[in-house]
Amino acid sequence: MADEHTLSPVQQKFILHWGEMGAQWGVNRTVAQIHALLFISPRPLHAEEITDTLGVARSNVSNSLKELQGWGIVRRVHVMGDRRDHFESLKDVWELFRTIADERKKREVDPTLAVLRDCIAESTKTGASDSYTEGKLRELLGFFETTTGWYSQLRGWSPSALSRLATMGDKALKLLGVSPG
Amino acid sequence: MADEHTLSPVQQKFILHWGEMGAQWGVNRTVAQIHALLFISPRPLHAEEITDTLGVARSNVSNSLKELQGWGIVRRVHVMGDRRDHFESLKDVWELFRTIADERKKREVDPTLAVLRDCIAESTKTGASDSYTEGKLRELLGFFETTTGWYSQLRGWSPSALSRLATMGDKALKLLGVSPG
DNA sequence: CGGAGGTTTCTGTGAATACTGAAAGAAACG
DNA sequence: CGTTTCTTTCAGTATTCACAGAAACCTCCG
Repeated sequence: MADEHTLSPVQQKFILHWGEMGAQWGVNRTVAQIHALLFISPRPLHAEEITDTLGVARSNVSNSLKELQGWGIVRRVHVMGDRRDHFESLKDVWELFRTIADERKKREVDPTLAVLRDCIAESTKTGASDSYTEGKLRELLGFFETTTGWYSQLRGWSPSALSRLATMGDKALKLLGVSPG
Repeated sequence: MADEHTLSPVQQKFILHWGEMGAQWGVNRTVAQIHALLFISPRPLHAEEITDTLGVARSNVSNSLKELQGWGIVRRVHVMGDRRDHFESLKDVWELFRTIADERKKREVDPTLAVLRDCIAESTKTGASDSYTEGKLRELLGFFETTTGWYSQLRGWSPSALSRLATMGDKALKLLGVSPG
C-alpha cells in the first residue's frame, strides 16, 4: 500500500540505539524509535509509513505520536494533495533538547520542589522531632532551587552564546575573580 | 529482631515521592526508595533495618543495595561491635548529583557518542546516498560533544564557584561582549 | 570441625506495561 | 447521504520487570 520504506543499516542502527537510550531514560522504546525516525527523515511522514518502516501496529504508532506531541517535540503537518496527517520532529537539535528539558522540569522537578516544600513545612510545624531529615530535605530543596534557577537563566540563550560562554570558560571566571575552588 | 523503625509521615512522603521520581527516570522504584531512606538517615543502616522499614524482601534490599553501590552513591561501612554490613548514602547533595551525572554520562552518553561516530563514519564511507540522515547525525553528535565538553569543564568546580558564576550570569557575559542572542 | 549469624544467588510468581487487532468514530468526497 | 479514507479507542494478549521466599553460600567463632 504505502511506499515501502526500507531503512539503511545506518538508519537502523541509529533508530535502534535511540530506542534503547529512551528506555533507559524512562521513555517507551517505540516512542523513542518513532522520534528517531522522524528526526532523520527529510520530510514529514504519515502514520502508515511509520508503521511499515518500524514494523509495529498502527494503533501503537497513533498512541506514540500522541505522546510525542504531548512532549512538544513532534507536530502534525499537512502535505498538499494528501488528506492524511503527516508528522515531523523538531529539527533543531538545541531546540529539541530544550523542549525536552522544559517538559521534564515541568513534569518532574516542579512536583519534587512542591513535595520538598511541603515536607519541610510540615516538618517545622510538627516540631523538631526529626531535625536531621528536615536538614537534608532543605539541602535537597536548595540544590533544586539553585539548579533550576540557573537553567531558567540560561535556557533562553542561543546555542552560540552558550558556546561562547563555555569557550571563555575559566578565563571569564578568572577575570571576574572567581576561582574554581 | 531488628529495632523497628517507623517512619514519620514526612519521611514516608519523601521516600515515596523519591521512588516515583526514580521510576520516571528509569530507576527501579525500590532502589530509589532505599536510597531516599539512606539519604535522610542520620546513621548507616543495615540491610534488615531497611527491609523492616520499607516492607520489602530481604533479597530485594540486597540487590538494590548492590545496584546503588554500582552507581557509587551508597557505600558499605562497618559499625564497631556489629558484624553486619551497614550502608550509607553520599550525604553531600552536590557530590551526589555529580556522581549520578558522571555515571549516566558513562553509561548512556558515551555509548551514544560512539554509535553516532560509527554511523557517521559508515555513512560517509558508503557514499552520500543518504546525506540528510548523515547531516542530522552530525548535528546530534555536535550537540553531545559540546555539552559533554561543558560538563567536563564545570564538573570539577565547587558548588560555590558555580553559584558565583551563575549569580554573575548575564553580567559576566556582557562584560565580555557576549550577547545572549 | 561444627554451628550460628549474615549475605547473596536463584527460581517461580505476580504485577505492570507495551502491544496488537478489531471495532468504532471522524472527516472528506462523490 | 453513502462511501471511502483515515484516525482513535478499546479490550484482550504478550512480554517484560520487579519481587518474595527458599536455598546456597560465606565467614567468624567456639
